Amino acid sequence: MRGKTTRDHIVEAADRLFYQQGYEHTSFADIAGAVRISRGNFYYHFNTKDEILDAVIDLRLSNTREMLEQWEAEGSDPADRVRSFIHILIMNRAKIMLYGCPVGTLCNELAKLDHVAQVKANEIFALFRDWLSRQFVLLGRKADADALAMHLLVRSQGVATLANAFRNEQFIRREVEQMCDWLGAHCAAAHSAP
Amino acid sequence: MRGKTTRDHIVEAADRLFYQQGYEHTSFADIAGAVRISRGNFYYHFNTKDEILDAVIDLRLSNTREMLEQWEAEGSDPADRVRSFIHILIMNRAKIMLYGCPVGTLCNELAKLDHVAQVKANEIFALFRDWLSRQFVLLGRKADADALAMHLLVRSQGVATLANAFRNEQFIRREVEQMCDWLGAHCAAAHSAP
DNA sequence: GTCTATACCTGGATAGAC
DNA sequence: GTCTATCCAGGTATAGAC
Repeated sequence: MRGKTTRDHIVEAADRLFYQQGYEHTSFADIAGAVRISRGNFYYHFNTKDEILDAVIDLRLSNTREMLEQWEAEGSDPADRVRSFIHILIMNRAKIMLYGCPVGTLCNELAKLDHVAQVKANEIFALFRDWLSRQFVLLGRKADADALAMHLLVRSQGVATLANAFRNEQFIRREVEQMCDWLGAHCAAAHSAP
Repeated sequence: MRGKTTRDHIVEAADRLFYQQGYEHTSFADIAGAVRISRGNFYYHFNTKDEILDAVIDLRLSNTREMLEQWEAEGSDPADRVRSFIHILIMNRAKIMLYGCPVGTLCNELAKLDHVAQVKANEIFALFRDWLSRQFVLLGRKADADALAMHLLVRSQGVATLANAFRNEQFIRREVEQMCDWLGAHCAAAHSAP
């Protein structure tokens, strides 16, 4: 646990702050304050703010890959795996109501800044998209697996945005339930095992 | 057309720039440059940046009300009106792919800034929500009209976010088609008139 | 109403001591 | 590796002339 380097602590604090406050709105002083180091020390670890962003996106990519692998390991039924995805909306509902989806809001912000890291940030979406698509192939929907994957992403992104605006937990639960119904209706093999 | 005051020009330019670049990332210099006035002159019309934001949100609220009234006037069939809403995704596809949804991205940003104008910005969402809800009541879905309205907002927001990330027009068209199918399936009276 | 000049602050980034 | 001190650009906001 304490094997973490200062660099790790910086990236983790930046990850959290970028999510809560946005990338541009987060200053070096904010991050330095969170990590309890001086601003000057910063530049020993990173040369520019963009480098920190890059490291944060790398961290998110790696955390996402890990999470997807875990869902794959936990559920042998692809429908259960997809349900794991759907349920992150409920798992993370408190943070989502406060800050929205970490992936969606970052991509939105970087698009407005016309930032080079845009492409890399979008890869996080691509990880979910490809993983979901593979599950739908396993569920026998090879022909439209990617469209189904995108459709689920649409709904989870939309729920995150509106949950952030309206701060309504019941709304999240209702939409999640409907997404599960949708899954059952679209994939014959998707009726859950006990 | 030229009856517009300098103030109007400022608000319109700010509206456009806040959408394209985000609120925080847009400086007074950017707006002044777009309107072709000096930065100093700015403070004759607005005392703070927050006041401009407030005026921009007022403009968007008023434009939204106008648009909804027009849809109401154009289509006597509530299902047609709802389809007008769904089709803004296609009408505005070019801008959406570049900058996302103006409402969703603004609310997202203001939530991260923990900005007071958050509440007011969310009212734009509420306008759409209430208007859609009324259409669903007219379509005979009084019991779950609000849930159906929120569901449509979810899908349009999700499409906007992912269209912005993946820049794929075909994806937008496919999702829009599915939203219209959904409308037809959920509302007996929703099969369009010629 | 519009301008120029400028004050003031924040934030990114650098230099160099320890 | 970490610190303090400092520079500099850019951003908000003000003062005052025209």
